[in-house]
Amino acid sequence: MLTLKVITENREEVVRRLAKKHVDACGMIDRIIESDRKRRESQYQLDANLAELNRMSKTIGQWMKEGKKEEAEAIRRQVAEMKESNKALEEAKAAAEQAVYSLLVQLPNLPHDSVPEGTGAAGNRIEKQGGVIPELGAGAMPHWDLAREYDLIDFELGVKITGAGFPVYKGYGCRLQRALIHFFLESAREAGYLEIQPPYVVNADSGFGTGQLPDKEGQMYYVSQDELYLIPTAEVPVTNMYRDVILEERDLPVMNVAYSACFRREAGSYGKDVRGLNRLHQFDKVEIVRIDRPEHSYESLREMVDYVRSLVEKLELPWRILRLCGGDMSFHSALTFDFEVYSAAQQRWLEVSSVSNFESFQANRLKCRYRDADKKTQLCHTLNGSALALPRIVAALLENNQTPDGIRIPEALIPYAGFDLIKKG
RNA sequence: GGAGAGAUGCUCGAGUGGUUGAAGAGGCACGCCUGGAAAGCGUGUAUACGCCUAAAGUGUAUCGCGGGUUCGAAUCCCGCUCUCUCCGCCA
Repeated sequence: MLTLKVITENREEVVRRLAKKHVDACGMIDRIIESDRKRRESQYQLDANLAELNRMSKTIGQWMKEGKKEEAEAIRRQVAEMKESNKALEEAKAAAEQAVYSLLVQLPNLPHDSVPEGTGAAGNRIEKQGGVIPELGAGAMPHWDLAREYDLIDFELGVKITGAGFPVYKGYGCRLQRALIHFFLESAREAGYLEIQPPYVVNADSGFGTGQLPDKEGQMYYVSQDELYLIPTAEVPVTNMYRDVILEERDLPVMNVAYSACFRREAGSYGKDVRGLNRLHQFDKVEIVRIDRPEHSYESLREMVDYVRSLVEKLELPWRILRLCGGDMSFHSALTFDFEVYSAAQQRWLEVSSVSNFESFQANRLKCRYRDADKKTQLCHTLNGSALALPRIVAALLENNQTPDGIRIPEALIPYAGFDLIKKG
């Protein structure tokens, strides 16, 4: 969420920038400022009253010691009355605080100035592209047919034991998965990221910390008996490691990488988007997370984008990077680059990574701060990106590398896979 | 799952219902001392939110979390969470 300071001190700029996300924040901001004014007012009075009460209580203690019983008794009654009147102030303060908070969490993050105008996916700007789109022969198959042909993935079996969107991987399919995970983790380690193995279920506090709650509650699987949520991405547990933490400037940027299974309900998805590996309820992903100083966070974002690009290049996939427009960005992000790879048999671009700078939006909720050179605490910037999500990478690898002899494994992956061709049988 | 013990600051640890945001020790930072270091000495060392243009200063809250008793709670009472020990179960 945005900070009160930003909103109250730069009202016009906030309104202008949120317009790019197609949000008219005028009314809401005025209500926030008004509620905050009420909050300050009641706090000011309440604090003054409490200070008076504290003084009187000390006096009572003093007099009791000195044996001035009657005098003490007199103020004691006075204090009891004052306490009554404080109740109203306390309630007013709490109500105003609650009002500010509930409005604040409804405002999306401010988009960076470089975010293009646009209302949807069509407004995204292609930033860079590379790789070669392969010419597949007439008999080219989409990955769901290849998966069956080579017995790599059994979608129907997944339906039987769980439901749609929970595929069962087999044989070469499993080995390819393991190879990719290993490749992604090792590459990140070499790039300086510290590997983390986080829990796959989190509590509500963590859900709030990264912003899945309350806005995206319906997208997470919920374990009601223990009030826990299955993680939709490793971003949630990893970023929450830094909740309520004050970091030292010399520790920044924090660079973490984590593999995890990811669970998403994907309520409302349908049609060709969900065919095969295109959209799943459970999938594997390696995520990179950074916590950084505000002055350096865009440098970090650039490094993360360059890093992800190196992965798709090593996998020899045709890729492109999109700078998301205001209408297509997430609620929390200030600037997002999406990576897409071309899946040659489906003849469509598939999103395989999303790299974002959240600036202090997430950190403000997380209370993730650092001590700067002047020993002052201030909010960190948080960033994350997929590096990478497996299913669509697998889809593209299978489709783009199909040959009459089998499915070719890209050079960089062979040491991790232990084979260079997926063969039948 | 059952029984018991506990949770205090960066760490350890004291704490009688009444200037306790909190003794003491350690750590860390700065200063003095030194050729340099160690030792020694001195000073400082939480967070949030108010007030003040800012700094300085100052008010309030915070001793796991939430409530209660009281003029006054780290201290008493209730609920919850977590940790440890023993028993049970178990990859």
